[in-house]
Amino acid sequence: MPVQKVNDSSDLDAKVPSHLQRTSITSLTMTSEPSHRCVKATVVHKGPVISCAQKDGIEMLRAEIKEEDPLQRTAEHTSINVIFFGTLAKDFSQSARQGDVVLLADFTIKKSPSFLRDKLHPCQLEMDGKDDFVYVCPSAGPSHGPSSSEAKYTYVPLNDLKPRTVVNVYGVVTFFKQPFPSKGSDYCSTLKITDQSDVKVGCNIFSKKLEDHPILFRVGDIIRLHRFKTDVFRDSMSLLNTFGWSTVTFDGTTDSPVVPRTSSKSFHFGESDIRTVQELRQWAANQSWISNDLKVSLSMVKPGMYFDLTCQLLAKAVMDSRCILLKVWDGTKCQHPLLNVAVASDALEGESTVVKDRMNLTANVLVYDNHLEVARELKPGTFLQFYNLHALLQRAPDQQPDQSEHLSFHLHGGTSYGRGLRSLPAESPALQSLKSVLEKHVDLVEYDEVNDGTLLEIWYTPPEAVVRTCEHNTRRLTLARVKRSTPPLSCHVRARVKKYKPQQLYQCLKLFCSNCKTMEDVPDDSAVAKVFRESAKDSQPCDEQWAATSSASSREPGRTISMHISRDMVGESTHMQLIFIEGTTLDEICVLSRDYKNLVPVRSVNSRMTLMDLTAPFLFSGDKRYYGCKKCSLNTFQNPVFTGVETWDEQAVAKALGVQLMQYRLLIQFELEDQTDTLEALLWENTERFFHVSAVDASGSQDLQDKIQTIMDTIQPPDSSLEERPWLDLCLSVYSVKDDDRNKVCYQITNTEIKEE
DNA sequence: GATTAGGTTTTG
Repeated sequence: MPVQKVNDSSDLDAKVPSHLQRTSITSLTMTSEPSHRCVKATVVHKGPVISCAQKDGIEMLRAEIKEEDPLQRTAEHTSINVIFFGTLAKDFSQSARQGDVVLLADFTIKKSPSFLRDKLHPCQLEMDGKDDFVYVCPSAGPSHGPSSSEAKYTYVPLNDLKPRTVVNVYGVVTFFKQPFPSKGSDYCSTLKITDQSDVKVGCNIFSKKLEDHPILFRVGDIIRLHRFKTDVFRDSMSLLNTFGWSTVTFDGTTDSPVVPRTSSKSFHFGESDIRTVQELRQWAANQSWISNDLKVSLSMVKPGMYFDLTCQLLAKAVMDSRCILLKVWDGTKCQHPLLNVAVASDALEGESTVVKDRMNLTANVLVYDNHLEVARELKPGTFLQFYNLHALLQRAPDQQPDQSEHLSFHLHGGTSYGRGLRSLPAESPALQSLKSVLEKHVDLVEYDEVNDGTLLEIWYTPPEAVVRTCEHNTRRLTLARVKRSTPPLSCHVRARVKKYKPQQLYQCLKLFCSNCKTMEDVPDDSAVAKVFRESAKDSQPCDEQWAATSSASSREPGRTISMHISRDMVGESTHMQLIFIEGTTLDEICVLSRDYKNLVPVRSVNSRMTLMDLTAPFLFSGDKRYYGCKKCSLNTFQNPVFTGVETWDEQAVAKALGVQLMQYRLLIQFELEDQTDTLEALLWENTERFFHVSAVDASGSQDLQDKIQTIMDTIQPPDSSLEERPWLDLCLSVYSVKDDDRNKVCYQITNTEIKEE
């Protein structure tokens, strides 16, 4: 049966066959017997006709219908999804529009697959068009859509209320309490409203569900009440929610957008609502009761005052089971000295307020008793509205009686005078002026973050461990800011060392080839000793024309130790500066190197002198060993030239041998930390200046390696807590490197040195 | 189709 149309809603009722019984949507369950039931409801949403792949491409349409007769309405499940299949889907799409009233019968009741998501109704109705029964009554008026249904609500002016009737009203809120637990089973919201008639009407709303209570932020908000029962109480009219009730609230700021606030998934809201809200706003703006109470800032607070405060939460701390401390600000400076409630830093949640405290910007609010439930859930950064906050003078526990008292703030227990607090959504029009004031303090926030360390340092740590040596005076940034910055960049940070690598500091010594940029660890002695052992095995002393050789047999049979000196050098002052040595162990060359300036270990291959594998040092010079780069060293040893050098050092030796000298470098990776973030920074190009130690000297000196360890122990004392570690003023270089074709941002500590006494 | 509260004179 196709969709049938009627002209009047009452005609619909006449169409109900006698064997069918009207049923309410709310009462539908999976076990309802549908065959003798029908529902009547308004189409609040009509989807497009779609083709359902899972059902062989059959066409289907989803509509949401809502119980129309207010008498049938309860708070829950007044709407339900209806799925039309096949030709009925197309038929319904053409015949019905949003706002139309429909009468449906012979549907199938199925479990709603979307209930968890849309919370509409546990069931859905399905209609496939065979025996189904669909009547549509177009909504009144030329226009369709949401506005068409609003004609069904009439709003009674507050001076026209008659006792014991159920009404819909609009009003401006002149007083309200946040919902509080009643002595019965529900939460109770108590409010007073007024309208252009200037009559004030009290209103109580009871509901077990907090989210069903009106969302009120401040006096002057506008509220729409549907289905409230009137009665007379103490000679004036009062309102109480009754079955099918609902509330929607609006901000009262004139010229701000009219945005309905409700937890309800579906509600009537149209042009006439917008008009009504705007008219009430306009009227209320000129009323004296909506006074400047709303706009009390910290700068205006006088001792003894009760006032409403709009502010931002900076930090919080639980004081005891009946009291929570909230540290807040509104960006204005109080004229009276503000009390600072001292709290252990580990008990405080949120940012430090040290700098704002100093500037008399932080209000310490003690929140008591029933308000803890709300206060506990608040997160620092949240915007807050306090109601009936009490400013009072107090002496801090450690204050002398002759000192001036400081202003503290108490949110007393109970709900008298609407006492309470709640968070405000960041987009709330009531917050716009607060936010613009706070934005003027952006620098302060930054300053605060980095300078809290200054105080901690004065209290907890010895004098500065490092100094910056850079000339530039770039801004000091928090680590979080540094991470957000775009390289290349130089900046200053104040941070502590959380961790560093390598923990075994001798491992920070690296070999670096400036030619191919290879970096490697210094080979350990066992690897070097092995190269020596293998080179000495079964070898006959080499015999080079250019060299003068002397040999001696070692303790081990078959191993000969030979020393070679270039004939070119004989007769020159340099002749004892460079000696080639063959057939020794690592230990032996170490002993010999105490007496000879430059010893080059060599081996013999077919009687020709050859350098050892470059895993081993190519040069021993006193305490130091020098390595060559395996990749970049040229083999020019065949015809070495030893003339024209006055003083042999590692550079000259490397050049004469065709070796690419590897440099010693020190590399440490720090994990820096400040109040905002952590960041991994390398100490690399600046390491020698940082420690006042040269890498090559450190390579041969246990004393210098100990010095580096001692310095590291001062900037990150072993087993220290974070608070015990000194703050370091560091210069950071932010740069990017190509890593597998991707740009990777790196950080290096530059221009910073350890301070030496 | 009950009951709750029905602004309040606060206070650590």
